[in-house]
Amino acid sequence: MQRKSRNGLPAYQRIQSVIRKRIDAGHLRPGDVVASERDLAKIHEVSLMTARHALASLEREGVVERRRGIGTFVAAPKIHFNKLMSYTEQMASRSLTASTKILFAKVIRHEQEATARLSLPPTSAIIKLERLRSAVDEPFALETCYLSHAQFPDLLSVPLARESLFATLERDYKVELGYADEEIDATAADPRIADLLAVPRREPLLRIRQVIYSTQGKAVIYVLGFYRSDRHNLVIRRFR
Amino acid sequence: MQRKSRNGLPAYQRIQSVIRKRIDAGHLRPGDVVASERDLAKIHEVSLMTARHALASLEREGVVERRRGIGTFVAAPKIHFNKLMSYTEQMASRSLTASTKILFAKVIRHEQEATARLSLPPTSAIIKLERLRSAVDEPFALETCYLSHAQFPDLLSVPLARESLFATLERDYKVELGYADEEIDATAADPRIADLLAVPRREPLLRIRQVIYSTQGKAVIYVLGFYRSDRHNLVIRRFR
DNA sequence: TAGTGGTCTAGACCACAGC
DNA sequence: CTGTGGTCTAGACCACTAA
Repeated sequence: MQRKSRNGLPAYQRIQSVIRKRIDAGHLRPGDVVASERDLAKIHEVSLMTARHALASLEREGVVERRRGIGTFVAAPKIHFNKLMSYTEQMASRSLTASTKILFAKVIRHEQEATARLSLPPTSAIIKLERLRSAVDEPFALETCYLSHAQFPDLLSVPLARESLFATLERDYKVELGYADEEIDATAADPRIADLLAVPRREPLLRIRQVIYSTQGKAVIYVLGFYRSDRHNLVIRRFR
Repeated sequence: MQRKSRNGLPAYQRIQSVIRKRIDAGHLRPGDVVASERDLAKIHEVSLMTARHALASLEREGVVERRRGIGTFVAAPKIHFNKLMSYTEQMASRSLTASTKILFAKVIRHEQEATARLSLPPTSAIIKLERLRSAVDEPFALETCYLSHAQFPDLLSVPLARESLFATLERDYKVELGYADEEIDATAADPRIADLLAVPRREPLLRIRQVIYSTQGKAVIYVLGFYRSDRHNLVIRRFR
């Protein structure tokens, strides 16, 4: 009695998708009331728990706010809190024109930090991909990705200046990305990075070390990124 | 049939608490298998959905990892991801000796940014509390908190150098803290901050603007913090 | 009082992993 | 095959909020 889905999507995700589309289309604006759990259950012909699951999960993303005894409302900001997104997806969600320049793309060995972060043997062959990210013709971030060459043997033949790395992995290699752990600190631009990002030397930059895991909990990508503080705003939400 | 709890705690939180205590006590170590949903349901005499809720929520905190078809495992210790904690609580969780020096504590007006972030009228009376945080006798962070004076009239008579601000609000003012939105960027230490934090001028620092909300969604505290990058490691987790 | 979200039941079928 | 987590049902009672 639960096989109503034309596609393979779970019911709660279909409900989320409908709500998200209404918000994107402007039919639901920040502060507006979203249909209650009971209404959603009736409308989508699902049980209360399923409608509830859809709303609870949207709340953790910061899309809606729920208040006991009152209702569920569209949240104010447009940022997707704590949401793992590729550079391509981030730019798309802000409607910015983005571009990428590949500075380095080779298979190398003896990358101690990368192999350690990816839980690989120290001498494993590693794909190193260094990309300069720009938005609106201004350099924005320098990101260096490391992946296992054994896991993605033909990755470097993909036109990664145009193709999204996330999309390639998910489409061509059937990798399901699950979550990412990030370490964030501040550092000063060294001469090379200052030059690439068009900022003065010693300029404060955000440095993010990101390990991206598959849904099976396996480390897939290690990304070391340097971000211009004046162009990048990292927004997160913490819960008590 | 659901009123088994001796105390008022929901069943799923009791289950979480039991698991957390086993991990803290060392009976469960990273990588160990946690009892399955079905086992937990039997042990605690709850339904499957309740046991499941307990585990799913622990996973979002990074306490456990769940793998379909395999089981639930204790996660590597790391940090409490995306968990809203006071400075006092953070230090305690790392077993560090912490200290706080109050640099400024007065009621003021015309704090434009603070009133805006707290959604208060621009000329509201605001409690401004500037504190230098240290650990192991080294300055660590400079945090400035802003709160509504109307909401917390007697806050400044509390010995905040010893008492935790979070604890005071939750105990004395019955405020339930719910979540916090944070904006993070990098900035250079100005002369005063450099002096206070004992770093060179222009040193890169992490700057965090944090708005803490109650469970009812009302902005309660605005915190502007500067953190020494070499002493502070911000760790977050993103989900896809 | 009526409506909302928060918790919970006692099951069910599915997809997946390991043997 | 068994056991796991992932999704789902068709309800229930509670605490809370507002009219």
